[in-house]
Amino acid sequence: MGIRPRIEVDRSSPIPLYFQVAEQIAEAIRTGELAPGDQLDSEVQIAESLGLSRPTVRQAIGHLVDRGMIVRRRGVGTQILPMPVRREMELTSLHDDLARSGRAPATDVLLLARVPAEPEAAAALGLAAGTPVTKVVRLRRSQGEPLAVMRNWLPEPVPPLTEEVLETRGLYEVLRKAGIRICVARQRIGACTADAEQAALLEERRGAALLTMERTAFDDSGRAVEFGSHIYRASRYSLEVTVTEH
Amino acid sequence: MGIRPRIEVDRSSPIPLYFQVAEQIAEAIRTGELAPGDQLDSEVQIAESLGLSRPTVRQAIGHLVDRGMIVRRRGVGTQILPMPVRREMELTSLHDDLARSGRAPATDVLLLARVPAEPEAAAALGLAAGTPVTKVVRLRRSQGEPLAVMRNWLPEPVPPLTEEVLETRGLYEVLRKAGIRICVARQRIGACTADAEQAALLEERRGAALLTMERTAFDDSGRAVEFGSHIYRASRYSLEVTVTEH
DNA sequence: GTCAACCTGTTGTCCGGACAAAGTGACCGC
DNA sequence: GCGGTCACTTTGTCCGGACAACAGGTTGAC
Repeated sequence: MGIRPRIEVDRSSPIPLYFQVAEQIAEAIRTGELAPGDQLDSEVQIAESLGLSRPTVRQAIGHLVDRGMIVRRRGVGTQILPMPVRREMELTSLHDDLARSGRAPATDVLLLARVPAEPEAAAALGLAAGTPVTKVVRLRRSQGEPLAVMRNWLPEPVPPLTEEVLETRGLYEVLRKAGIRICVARQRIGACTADAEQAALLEERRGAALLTMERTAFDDSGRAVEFGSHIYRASRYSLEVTVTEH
Repeated sequence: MGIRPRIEVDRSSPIPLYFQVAEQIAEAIRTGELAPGDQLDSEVQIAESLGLSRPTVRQAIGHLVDRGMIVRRRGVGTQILPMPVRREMELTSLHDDLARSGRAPATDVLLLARVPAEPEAAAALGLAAGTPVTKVVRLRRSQGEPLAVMRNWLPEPVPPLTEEVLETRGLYEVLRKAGIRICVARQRIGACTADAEQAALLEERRGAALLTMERTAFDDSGRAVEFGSHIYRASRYSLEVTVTEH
């Protein structure tokens, strides 16, 4: 009854089997080999055809359900959902998002210095106000146009962090390469209107709508390792979120 | 080494065991019995103490990891993360969010009618423009103050949906009771400034910052069952999102 | 004293099996 | 034809076990 995308698993690969399966199903959805509304083979059938156990296949499908790509119904089967038109918000920097969609990100580093933490940033990082932190202020452009002003605070000094690196790389990429593994982030999204300074930086009129996002990121030891306070031109940018239940 | 919150499981309950465990750990975090930074017992120890298998306990903890409440580290253990100050965005209506935090939600129903679908709504629902749909426009107040203007489109008629019901209940609650089970929603979040009409409704100045959210919701058969286009007063409302990796 | 090898504890992955719950459709009696 | 019952399929939950990968501490050699 169902459709079975061609999948191959490599048992000698260090990549977990469930992840290989999940990625290949996701790829089949992206390429259109699996269209919205299509019904997948049952978990048991997929497991048999791949020589895997049902829990492994189930774990793979579970990942895609969490990402909102497919839905399961007991007694019925597993079905492909309509693809979102645009990328979802993930734990990647704006830089990566833009680069992936081929929109030529560029960065002006306006500040990179060790400064006493402002009260707001200190509170988010769980530090006392005035504690020395690394502060970064960047203007992000896409295809030449200003897109966002991004302010970040880092509790620890990060040696590889230089103006030159930030001109071409996203902050999260640099942090990952420095061994800082961010695994959870809490974001608050709001809106405001541009004041004179913001308007000048973003080449908007005063009073233009801006999207604001504050983000506190944690590593796997539970420590806050980054706080960001960003403003985006609402006329050029919006955020995508997928929410799932159960 | 670790801390073990007091948990009891009821094997005769229809509620899945892993869910009982997850909820009780989450409750212990909320009440402060488990503080940020605390280390949980190992999965094996918890499983033994509850008379459950390790996969079941692991499934419970996995849910909390997905919700960004705790982090796991291989070879080390499982640790409680700092609590978010405010509720996260979930698949609940604004009404439920407000009611839960005790902020007296009220609703003015501005429109409830069967109308031809506007092109934007029709596209989101996967219908042809002009297809008859149920349209709802509501003004949501909190503690007397206007908070948001919410416009919703539903492809199917929902008999229990009346003005009286909407005055006291959230839309999602009504849909759930009508047997419509929403399990995935895609949201796009942006910002704009208030025009004269919006300003009058929301009791803001013209040009005030507004947060916009468009949401397409799907049921477990993969059909779009609701489209919403909402605007919030940015001065009174912001959205919370937790993002996790892996 | 220093450093490497080892040991232990923990989570990550994977297996095979079992039963329950829910949806679907066929069958049968009426 | 109609309605209810039953069987079947499929996902949901749970078990017990096994080994691998990783982090951290301990021990031992040099």
